[in-house]
Amino acid sequence: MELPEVEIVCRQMRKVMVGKEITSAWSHNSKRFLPAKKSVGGVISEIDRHGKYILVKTNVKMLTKINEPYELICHLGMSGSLSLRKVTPADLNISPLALAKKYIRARWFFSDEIMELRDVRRFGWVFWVKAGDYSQIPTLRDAGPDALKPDFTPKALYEGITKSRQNIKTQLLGQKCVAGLGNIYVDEALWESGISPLRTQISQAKANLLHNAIVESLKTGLRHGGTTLRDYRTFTGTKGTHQDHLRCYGRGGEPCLKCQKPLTQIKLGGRGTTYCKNCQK
DNA sequence: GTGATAACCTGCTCGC
DNA sequence: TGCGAGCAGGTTATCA
Repeated sequence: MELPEVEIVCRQMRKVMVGKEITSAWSHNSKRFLPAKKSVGGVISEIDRHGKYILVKTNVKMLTKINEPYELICHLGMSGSLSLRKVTPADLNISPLALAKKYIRARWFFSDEIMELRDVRRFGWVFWVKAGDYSQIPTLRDAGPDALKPDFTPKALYEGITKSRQNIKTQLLGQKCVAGLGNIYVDEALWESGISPLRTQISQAKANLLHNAIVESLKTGLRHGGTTLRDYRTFTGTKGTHQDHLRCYGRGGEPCLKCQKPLTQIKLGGRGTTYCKNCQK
């Protein structure tokens, strides 16, 4: 899941989750999901996001202090989704084995509702931390500016890129230059801006183009409700349609929409990468 | 410290 | 039809 998909989930959660209290919780027996159990007692005050991380801000009533702020942090990995529905009697007696068969990795109960994290590939993460303390989440702690927030500027992008000698695609995926991009939107933004994913450095002028392409690619993905290649579902269970509007990602061998020459498919940093050798220099 | 690669996990698609 | 290989919206650990 990349920024547009996570942003859509956050927007939908914001409408219905604020004010709810977590009365009990269950998790898959994996260190990736176990922190879900610690969140019992949290009253949700706000839903925020940084990059691909969903930040569920809560207040927890303590014996000695009132309203200690904690955050329930969810990362959906490559195949995760969150959903909310009414609790049924069957929900209270279901076995861990039955949950595993449905790929449910964590569950949070509210007064009469249940939120479930479904994650087929188990690449997602759940954290429970004191508000703002991201020391145990290096990718979030070290993340650059969120791609759709005001502090992500062409200058910040250029300065981030000049700090490393890695190829630009790997840098953009690393979340340090800018937070929220994944394989799809990196390929799309590099194609839009005419920059080869193999490059290690770019000029400020190219950084300006790339900045604009990143923001526009993400906003277009948002308008289409996100990209559903296989597993992605919104918080309300619908699919995105952006997969029908991709201009570069996943089109290896097909003609480039700018020059008509076939798009090249390579492996870069272990990830499938599509680009145009003719247009992207 | 930096960069490249493997590993984690499961399901789907494709070729034989 | 059945089987194995390869691949997939990501991140982290390990090694050179």
